Amino acid sequence: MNSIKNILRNSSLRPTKQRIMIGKLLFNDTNKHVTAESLYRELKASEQKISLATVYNTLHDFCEKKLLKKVNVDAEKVYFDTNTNPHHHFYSDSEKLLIDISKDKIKIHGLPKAPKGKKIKDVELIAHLSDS
Amino acid sequence: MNSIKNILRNSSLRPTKQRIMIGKLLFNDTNKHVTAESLYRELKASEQKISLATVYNTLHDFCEKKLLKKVNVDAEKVYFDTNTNPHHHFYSDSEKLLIDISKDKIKIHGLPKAPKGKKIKDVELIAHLSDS
DNA sequence: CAACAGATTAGAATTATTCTAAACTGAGAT
DNA sequence: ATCTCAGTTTAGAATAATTCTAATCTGTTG
Ligand SMILES: [Mn+2]
Ligand SMILES: [Mn+2]
Ligand SMILES: [Zn+2]
Ligand SMILES: [Zn+2]
Repeated sequence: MNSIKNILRNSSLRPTKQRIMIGKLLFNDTNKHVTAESLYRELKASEQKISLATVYNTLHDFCEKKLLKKVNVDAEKVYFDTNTNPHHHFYSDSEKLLIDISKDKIKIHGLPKAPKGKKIKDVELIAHLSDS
Repeated sequence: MNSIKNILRNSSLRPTKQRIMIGKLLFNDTNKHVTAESLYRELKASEQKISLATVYNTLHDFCEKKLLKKVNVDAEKVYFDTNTNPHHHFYSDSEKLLIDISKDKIKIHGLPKAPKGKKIKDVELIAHLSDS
């Protein structure tokens, strides 16, 4: 109920009406992959008064505070992932649908070391799905 | 010299001036990762007369004919990869730079089977780089 | 409550990309 | 070589996701 407020406070984000609305949709549910538009539609469907710009602002704020992770899998739009632990994805290009793959299911061997002056920040694996 | 023409003919693409210009830039060189804009700039830098729409058209045509592969790694823009063999990438988000990782360097174990009705078309791994 | 930094907002702007519809051109047929 | 036409190119308009602007509002702190 007010755990959302705590999440926000712990991240030095003011618990405003809009951030709480979004927080409820994102963090009460199990893991979700949303886009700015899908979240905006979900908010409007529940009679919430919010602007699209705020949805974008909030998603970006949440990302900066590591409450969300950006997923770039499709050029059309950016996905935001409530699962911030390292993990991988199936992606259905036709349905535009992301499905988590638990990190510890998968073992990756032989990754070369990063070019000098660089380090590997994150390894993401995307298994693209097609019908049949 | 006319191997580009052959590549185009073999793909049932008319060897027009514009496609040959682009083919030379893409297929004579070693593996390249370009965006529509970067390729357009490269063409204009060499005094070539071509429109941006044609660059987009040609990149898409080349993709359909499997002469190029699309890489979605950054929400900003789409990359086109002259390396059409399955392989993986380093990506430097700060420099917007893709680096190939040979497929056979890397072994991936434990990939779950695709959801029913779906199959895995392609597995791509992206190792995001940061400074230091 | 007063004050103000931080947040929200509508709408304009930006950017990559796609679309449109008219002009052009490569290649096969005559 | 010329004719013909489907395929291609093109400029510019349109689209769509996202960002920006600058005015208004609100949560928090004193
Ligand atoms: Mn886009
Ligand atoms: Mn975009
Ligand atoms: Zn996920
Ligand atoms: Zn590559």
